[in-house]
Amino acid sequence: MTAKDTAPKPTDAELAILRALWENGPSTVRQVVDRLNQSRPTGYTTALKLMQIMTDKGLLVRDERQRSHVYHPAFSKGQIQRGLVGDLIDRAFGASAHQLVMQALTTKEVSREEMAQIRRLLDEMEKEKSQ
Amino acid sequence: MTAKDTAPKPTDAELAILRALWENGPSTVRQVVDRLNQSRPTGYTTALKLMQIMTDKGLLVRDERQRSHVYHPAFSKGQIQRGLVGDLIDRAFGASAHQLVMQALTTKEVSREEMAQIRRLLDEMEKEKSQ
DNA sequence: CACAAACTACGAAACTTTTCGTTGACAAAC
DNA sequence: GTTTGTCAACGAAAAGTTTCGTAGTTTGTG
Repeated sequence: MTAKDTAPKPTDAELAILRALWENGPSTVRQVVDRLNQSRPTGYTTALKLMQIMTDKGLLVRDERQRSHVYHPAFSKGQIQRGLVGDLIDRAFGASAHQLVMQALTTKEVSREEMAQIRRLLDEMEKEKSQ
Repeated sequence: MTAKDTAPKPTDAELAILRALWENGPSTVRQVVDRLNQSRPTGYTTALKLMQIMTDKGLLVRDERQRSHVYHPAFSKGQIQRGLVGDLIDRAFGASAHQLVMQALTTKEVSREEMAQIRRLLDEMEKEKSQ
């Protein structure tokens, strides 16, 4: 029993690294740093240390077979997103998902197509509920 | 020009205090501590210090006319929620509100009535869009 | 075999967040 | 007026996060 099944909540800097890995697939520290430097300047050892800590925490998995270790996320984007959203719902929305949704829809621009997609999801959920 | 118009992002402990104030209205430190202790044990001076810091940051407003100072939030629940949701969307959902909504709907239970409410909001937004 | 380049590991510094002990001021009760 | 309890202020400790300098190892090149 070494594997954890629930993801720890990543910090801001950790989330930036996870994003790089989700977008680019399994990567070396060098590749992640190059990716991060497209938005924010990040030192090599800074990213390395962070990725080592994240591996200890169970957020990343490290393949050491190559001299340049290759890292990949231990959890899918969806798993982490669910954790973060669930956490925010509990902390700021009185555990009510619906209130967060209302707030999100009025906070950022949503396209017509995206609205339609949300409607389709609601349709499916209602169908599920009536079974 | 002393008032800030955009809310700083509250930390976890700060958000717990804001919740107590939103629920109970303007309160003294003692009242907030009693509220917090219904869920997590919190020392008096811990809460006091935090509320002083939050006042410095502009998150709270303090009325010192009474011996026991009375605090109230400088921003509405909706303002803070919007800030937090917007921040999460940017950091974890590639700036796409729609993806956060999809994730939230599949993360927590949402009642039929709440779904209907979301639909009504979508209706209004579409109407707005077509003007 | 030396030399340079790229890498991991490690420790510590800088910074932020959270907690708590102590002090002094005020107020009510005796 | 002295004691008792409650309060704000302050500083510092504890814990967590982020950054970076340094050292040692491995790999590739002349």
